[in-house]
Amino acid sequence: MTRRVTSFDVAARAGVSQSAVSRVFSGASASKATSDKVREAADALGYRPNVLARSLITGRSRIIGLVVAYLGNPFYPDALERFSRDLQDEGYHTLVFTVPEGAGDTDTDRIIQQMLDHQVDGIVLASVGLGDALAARCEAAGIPVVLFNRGQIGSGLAQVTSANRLGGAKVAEFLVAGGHTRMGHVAGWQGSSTGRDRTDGFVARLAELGQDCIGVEDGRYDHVEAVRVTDILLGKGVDALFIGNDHMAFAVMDHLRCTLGLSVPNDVSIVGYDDVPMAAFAAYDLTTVRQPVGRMVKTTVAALIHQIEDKSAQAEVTEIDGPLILRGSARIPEGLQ
Amino acid sequence: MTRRVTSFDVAARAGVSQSAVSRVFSGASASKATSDKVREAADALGYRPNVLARSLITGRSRIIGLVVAYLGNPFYPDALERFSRDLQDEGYHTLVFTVPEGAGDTDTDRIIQQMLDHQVDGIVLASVGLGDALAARCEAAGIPVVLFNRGQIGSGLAQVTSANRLGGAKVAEFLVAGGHTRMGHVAGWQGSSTGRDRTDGFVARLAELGQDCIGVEDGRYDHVEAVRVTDILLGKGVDALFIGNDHMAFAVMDHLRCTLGLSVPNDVSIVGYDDVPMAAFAAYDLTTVRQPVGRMVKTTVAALIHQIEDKSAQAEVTEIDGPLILRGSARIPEGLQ
DNA sequence: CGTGCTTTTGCACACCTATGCAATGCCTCG
DNA sequence: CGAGGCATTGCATAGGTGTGCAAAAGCACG
Repeated sequence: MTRRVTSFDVAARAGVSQSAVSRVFSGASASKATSDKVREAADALGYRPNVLARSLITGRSRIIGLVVAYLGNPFYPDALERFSRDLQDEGYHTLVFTVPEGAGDTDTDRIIQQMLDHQVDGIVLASVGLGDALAARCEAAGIPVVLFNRGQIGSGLAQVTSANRLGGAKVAEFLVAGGHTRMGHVAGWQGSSTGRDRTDGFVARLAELGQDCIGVEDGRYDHVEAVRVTDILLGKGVDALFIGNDHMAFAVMDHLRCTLGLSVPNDVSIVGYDDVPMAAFAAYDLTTVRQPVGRMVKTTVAALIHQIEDKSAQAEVTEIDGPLILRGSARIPEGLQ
Repeated sequence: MTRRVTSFDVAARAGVSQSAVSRVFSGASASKATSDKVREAADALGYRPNVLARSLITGRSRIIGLVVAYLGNPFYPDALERFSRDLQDEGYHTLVFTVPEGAGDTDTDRIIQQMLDHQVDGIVLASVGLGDALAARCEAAGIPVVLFNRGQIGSGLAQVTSANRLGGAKVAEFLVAGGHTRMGHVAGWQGSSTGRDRTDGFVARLAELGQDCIGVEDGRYDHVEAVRVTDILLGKGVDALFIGNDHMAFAVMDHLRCTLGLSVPNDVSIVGYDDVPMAAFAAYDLTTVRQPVGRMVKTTVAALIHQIEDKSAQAEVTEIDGPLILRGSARIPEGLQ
């Protein structure tokens, strides 16, 4: 294993100073002549600038920390893939951290600490909250943070979500239009803004339309829990279920059809939230509110980079609207067909 | 934004030299007395060692590069999550790169180059090949590479896969025992060792059992393609299909049941490969060969760290056996029930 | 108390690049 | 031809840590 080739080596070979080499590779001004000489020498020696040294001195690592909770819900792998790609396109790289399932703020804080250690230029928190202490710490370190698919009011952090309240409302309108009268709701985790907003939007719009929600149960974004509370709602005689995300909806549909022998949508209409790729699979054919992942990710990346380049920038709060995708898991109102 | 607190600041406050601080934090020998003084001062000032500077001088970044092809197949998010967690446990971090769908060696090479720039301590390539030139370059740079779920004979690279040939053979035995006589195979991409090995094992074992494989078609790990070639095989009158991975199997099952109105397993038995979490969903209830992700990941991490710590270590080639998981998508031989 | 040994500590330098500053070269215009 | 302006270049230093080396300190023992 031979020693790395440094900018000095290149400089020596090209007959210029080390600073000249540095300038050529960092895009600063340099005459055509030296630029050519340097590049030629660099190619000959196989020189590549040392990113670590560069980061050390500039204080910018061109690395983004991405914290993601759990990838079992296919919404997140999709987002992760797009983050990685979009950031690569912007010349950034992605340092991924997973926070264990039932992790508290302590774990998250430890992870953020490690990110600070690595001098990441920015942080994306996907479906993860952030303790106030850490938020303050990032602020102090001048590291931008954007929450993805999770809000945190009063935190002063930038955030990108879909229009969750509106989405919930759309489902309410759709089910009422479909002639349903006994709606139930397997909610997304009520500890998350996302879950609460969808629930609020759904229940509020139902009320406006003069309908009652027979029952709301927290499914906690969990397969087993979702099935458990579905049984409770079935006991109340629901004829339609709005489910807090697609991932739970799949479990519920399996339970209804395969365990209980019920028909979807004839016995019960099911509407989900997310429109993960699997929702389009024929086995589920799930009617659901689309979260436009692509646009959400692009917006998040843009917001982050904006903050990185202009530290004084305001923390933006963005909601992105997504359509209700009509498929076969819920009765479709006449005239919409 | 205040200046970072450095080891000099801590040293000054603790009344020792900077080297003492360095030694305390890098675990080298230091007396109890100074160690205490240093830690106290560090806590008071909120000091954290600068990872970049440390990496610059030690040449070890404690970062692992993970290249992953596409996360649409749920096998990979699962693996990714485990990699991240296991590496975190070992004190490493994960820099994720995604290589675009139809990317050639050029793209992969560019990505690896970026990893080298970041001085990663090791590289995991999940379902991604590696050009010979780059392999040589990693070798030269002394950076260990492990292939995950992909073999590359003659590359001299370490690799971890499941026992794909054996797995294919197990499926052959199972289908024959189930009384099937007209077996077809929607193969995994024949450009990958994984796909070829499964196919070879399946076909060879069938032959040993005196059975013929009616047809083999390359599904290229792609939903659409898998469905297309399924139709071809159906035209030949198959009564059982071994499908190169679960992801394709889902698409095929949807096609058979929802589009063609066939019954699985009554009309056609379906067996997949991977045992992704979704395979256990009641809607599919897929009989499949399990790839023990957990053990595969742990083995990969262990092999990588082993090579990092002992550069002269041999590149190990590991195959991990996984059981055939019996579910409802394929006729179960009598006596096995 | 002196000697030999081990542990601890400080000094100085290395790691590799970016950048402020001053000097040099070049070009233009009067 | 000379002066002034601008682009370019080299020098030297900073960025924060780890580590070899030698000096110092601690320790045990005769």
